[in-house]
Amino acid sequence: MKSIQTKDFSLKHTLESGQLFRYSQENNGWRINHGKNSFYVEQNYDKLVFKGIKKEELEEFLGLKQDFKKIKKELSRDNCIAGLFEQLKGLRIMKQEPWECLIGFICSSASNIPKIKMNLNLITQNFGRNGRFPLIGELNDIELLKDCKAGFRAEYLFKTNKIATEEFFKKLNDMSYEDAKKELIKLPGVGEKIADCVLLFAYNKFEAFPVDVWMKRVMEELYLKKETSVKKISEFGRHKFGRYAGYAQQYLYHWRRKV
DNA sequence: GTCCAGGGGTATC
DNA sequence: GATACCCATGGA
Repeated sequence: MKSIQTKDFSLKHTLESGQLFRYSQENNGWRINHGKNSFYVEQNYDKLVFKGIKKEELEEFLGLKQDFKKIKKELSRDNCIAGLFEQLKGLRIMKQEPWECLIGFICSSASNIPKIKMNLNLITQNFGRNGRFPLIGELNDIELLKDCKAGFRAEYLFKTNKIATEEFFKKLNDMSYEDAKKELIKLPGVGEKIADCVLLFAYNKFEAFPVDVWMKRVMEELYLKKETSVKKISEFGRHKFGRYAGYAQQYLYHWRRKV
């Protein structure tokens, strides 16, 4: 087993914050399945011990190369967020494969995390090859998608699978947050919320501020103090927290769901 | 703005 | 174990 020394990182908080779906506990650590990879990681204090993935790739995936100090410092100007950085020490935003991330969040609409996990595991079983997540273009059977318990989302998955290409995902890298979001929203089953999740979790465009029912609740409780539309909360969040708004969002979301 | 589209989770009895 | 309501929503 290989190892990495980390600082300000919690594998548990990171994995359990609802960003990623195909992971499970194994021995004293976690089995993570993502894209073409299946690997094992465990954390002993500041040391990560792992196998099945290259060190560089794991560091990128877990967000270990981010300037976390700077992110924490900037967001801690807000007292609530400063407190959450202490309470949920080491929660980071990962960098996922765009395709799997997109499919996961299309499944997420009006659903819940255990069910999304089930959908993705079934999709991997039914369309992937030996435990590997299916490639772009391989979700080409509407009936089989329905067998993955995707329900009304099966059609979105089927259509998006036909439109998306490797180049489509590649070009979003070089685009601004706003432009990339416009492109993603063109896909069937992708609105503002899902586009924001993909931009945040797969492209690390930290301005993205996804607002679901939990975020609506926590923002109304802590900041707005009154009923506010999702659209206004999203604008408020980006304006209030600035270039790292998505990070603030992830702490607020995880905290509100846990407590 | 309202309504509807799987189906598992969760609370309550 | 039945039942009712909820949900990392988008689209008509």
